[in-house]
Amino acid sequence: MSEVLGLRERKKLRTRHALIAAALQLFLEKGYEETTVSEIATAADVSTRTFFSYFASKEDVVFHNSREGLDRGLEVIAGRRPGERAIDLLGRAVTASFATLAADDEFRHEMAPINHLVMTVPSLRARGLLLLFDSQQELAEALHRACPDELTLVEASAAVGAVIGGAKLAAFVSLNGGASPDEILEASRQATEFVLAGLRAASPASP
Amino acid sequence: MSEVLGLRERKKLRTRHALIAAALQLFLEKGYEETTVSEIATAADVSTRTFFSYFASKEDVVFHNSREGLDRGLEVIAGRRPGERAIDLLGRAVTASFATLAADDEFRHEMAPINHLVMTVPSLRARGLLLLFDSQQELAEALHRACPDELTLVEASAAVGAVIGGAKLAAFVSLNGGASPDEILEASRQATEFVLAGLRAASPASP
DNA sequence: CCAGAAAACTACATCAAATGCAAAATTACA
DNA sequence: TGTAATTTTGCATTTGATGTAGTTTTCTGG
Repeated sequence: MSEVLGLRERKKLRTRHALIAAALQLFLEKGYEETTVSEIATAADVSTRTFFSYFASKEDVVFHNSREGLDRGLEVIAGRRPGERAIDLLGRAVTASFATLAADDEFRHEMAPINHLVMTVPSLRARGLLLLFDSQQELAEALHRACPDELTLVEASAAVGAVIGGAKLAAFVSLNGGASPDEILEASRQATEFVLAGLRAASPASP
Repeated sequence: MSEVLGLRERKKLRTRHALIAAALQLFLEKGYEETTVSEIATAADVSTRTFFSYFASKEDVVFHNSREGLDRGLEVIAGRRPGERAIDLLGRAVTASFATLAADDEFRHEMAPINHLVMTVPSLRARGLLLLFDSQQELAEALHRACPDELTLVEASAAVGAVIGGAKLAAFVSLNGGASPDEILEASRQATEFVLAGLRAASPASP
């Protein structure tokens, strides 16, 4: 399972983590816009130019772990159980994604301040929404591929968009209301369930 | 209804339109990233600095009419019919928003190329998603205000997020599949109906 | 352990978006 | 017409981001 990494790879990982740690600390300490890439690089002991060979943009550091949840969801969808309905499969995928994120201790610990950062800085909010949007497309395609007879691509997109859209907005509003990380996760979970129940009821059932 | 505008106001409007026209033409002609703000300003016969007193960013020119649909939706929600259920009210608001945009001839005419531009340029996609997201919050708040006994703010957010999220992704996938403007509007409409039907079924009904 | 290949890092140079500021031009109005 | 208010403009500056060429570091095979 675990590859033996050469010195080169280990150093790259270390630099990457140093950049992430330095960036997050500075962002939380003195604000996102007030922190320059040059400062981040200096704090991580590399040149400014090197920063951009690790991250395509200053925004990307904040979303360094954005693929983890998505990949887990794709996995679940790829492993559709025989006869499982598309809506149920989607439900499992979304739940598994949440669980993956919630299980990451580091993420769980930093979730609140990072969320606050993302939600209060427009450019970060925009970047987050873009990543989420592109993720949804991947999920919709995967769902359609897994259940080609049950859902067209457009239908799968509507379903994915509805579920994630609902969860997203519920989470955000909940966050804005000063909820704790647990309460936010719970709000998303409830919204997901709510929308899923609706979709289940609306789609042409065949038990 | 129509104010008599002074010379100053008229000139400002003219400059604004000149900037929009010049920008869109250049964007479509030679690509968004390949067009500089300086070129836009020159084409509209103003200084580069002036561009930024009309639009906060290069991206904003593309979304110059983004508030029209939203405002119509907010209007509808504010005019809730006595006894009307929140879900139905939301449905009317979304439908009215679509109709408002579809009624604008200029928008209808330029919709296809502009949509293509937005969807293919990441920074524009991100900006569009941000505007849509913030709009959803306004809609959710309005919906909650209009039906405070029926929906909590979080529930209203989940509903708005689900409906618009579904419509958005369906429209995008449809667009990617090479659909015509009419087909795209139809796909959004269907997705909206689909999700609304689901929400209607899932929410604690009380006819 | 060494030499050459491959990869990563660095120090520039450059470009475009965006902002602040003060002077000049334009419009409004008494 | 003259003065106040507003807009426009040019200029400097900051910052994110990219290209490039050269140096340093790591890897690999002998």
